[in-house]
Amino acid sequence: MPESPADSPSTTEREPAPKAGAERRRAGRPPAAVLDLAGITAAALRLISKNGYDGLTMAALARSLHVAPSALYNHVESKRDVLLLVEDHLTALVDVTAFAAEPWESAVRKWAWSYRDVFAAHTPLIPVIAVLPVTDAPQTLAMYETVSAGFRAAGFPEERIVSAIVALESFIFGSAYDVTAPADIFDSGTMADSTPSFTGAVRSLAVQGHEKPADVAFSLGLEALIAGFGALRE
Amino acid sequence: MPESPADSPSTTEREPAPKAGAERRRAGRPPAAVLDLAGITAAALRLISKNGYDGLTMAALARSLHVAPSALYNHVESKRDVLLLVEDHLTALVDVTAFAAEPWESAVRKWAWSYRDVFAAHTPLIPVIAVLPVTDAPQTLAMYETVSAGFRAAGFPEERIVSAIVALESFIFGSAYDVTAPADIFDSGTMADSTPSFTGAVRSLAVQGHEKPADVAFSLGLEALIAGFGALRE
DNA sequence: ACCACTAAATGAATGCCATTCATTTAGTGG
DNA sequence: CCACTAAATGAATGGCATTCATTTAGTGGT
Repeated sequence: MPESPADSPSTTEREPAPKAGAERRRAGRPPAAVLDLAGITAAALRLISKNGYDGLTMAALARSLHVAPSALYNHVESKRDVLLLVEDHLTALVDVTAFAAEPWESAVRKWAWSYRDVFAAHTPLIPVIAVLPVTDAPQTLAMYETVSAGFRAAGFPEERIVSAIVALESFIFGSAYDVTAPADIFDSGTMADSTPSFTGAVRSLAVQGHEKPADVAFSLGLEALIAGFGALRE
Repeated sequence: MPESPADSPSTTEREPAPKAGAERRRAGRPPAAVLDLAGITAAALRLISKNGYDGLTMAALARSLHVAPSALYNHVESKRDVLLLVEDHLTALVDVTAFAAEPWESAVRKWAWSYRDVFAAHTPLIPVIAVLPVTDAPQTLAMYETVSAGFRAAGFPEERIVSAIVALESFIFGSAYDVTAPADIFDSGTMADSTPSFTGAVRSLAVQGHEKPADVAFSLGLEALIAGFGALRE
């Protein structure tokens, strides 16, 4: 079908012109679907990285996808679903490769640091993840499979594998919050006189130096957990 | 201006009667203050324990205090302030008494379990606490003082005290979420075939028994941390 | 070739939320 | 006595997630 030679001007308004910015879509199902889960996920991540989690609203998400807010609900059931999409996407970024190639200690160390770093920038997801049935998050389940296989291969008794992973994860989630804490979080202000022990400890910490306090604490706790758990291997 | 001797019945509605429930307060400052911080805190806790954190809205809080929502803002600057009041109140419930009477290991153990138990029922506070400058929370600061004094007395090197406490706290906060997780959180559903290692580990955990999984994981991690940190003492 | 069905968009509500502001009344310090 | 401040009401405000009726387009069956 080559070309209709002479569309009367009055009927040519079908595509007023694919102008630069603002093409208005009229109501009704569009010829090709505008939205899909991957696109929604990507747009949510873009919004989060630009404006933080406060900026992630259904209205803003819709706007960034050039769509009415209600259109999103053809693809997700709720905002929580959007957070789940983001969560599962991020979990796939956690580095589990060391479990295939390195001794257990260093594999756990790499995994834990990577896990913490990924979610330190996404702490609002933590309350969602922490109570999330793994069924709902395939990438998350995949991560657990790799990690638990690593524990098993390292000689971990089977009945302790899940508990050890849960304990590590708890520590990791808690530590992710620390990363975002303000630098002066331990400034005791006018109460300093009545809290000599704590104030002294904070001061001596500050003296030490360049490493970020959150990193020092994370390293300290992680090494204790690795050492303690390593002793369980048979 | 004593009294207009004959109020026409239509104007006599000033005090319809101090009936049982619903006395309407007219606008303007009341003879005695209705609100104070302690009352707001207590009402917030009552609301939370009855309807959960979803039920804690400024409107509901005001209603439970027989006050207009805007009245709250004469005493707090924002809803976050209310959460801070609750947080500080709860922290005072954490048991730190063992630091005065018991060896370091068992004192830390008691403190950690108590801390976790208190906040397991209040996980929505965790994102608030985790980044909260201690200046804003006197009870919280008091807890830190007791704990750090206990560490110091046990021979902990001063520069490590804060890091060790932070690491323990991170683990405690993360573990508080676990307590609230649904029992079937690790059910891998239809993906079970593709995750043999993890599925097996979950099953063998279930076999074991009566203790709550969250408690087993918490105990495992806590003992590893205590053992690891205990070795730092001089 | 039609027709029922379903999918995917719009646009207009709904109800809830935290917060603000003008106003009213009551104590308080000079 | 008077100016000021504290503490309440009540009426907005703007933002939020979500729902629903409506419109349009593709699809599978006969």
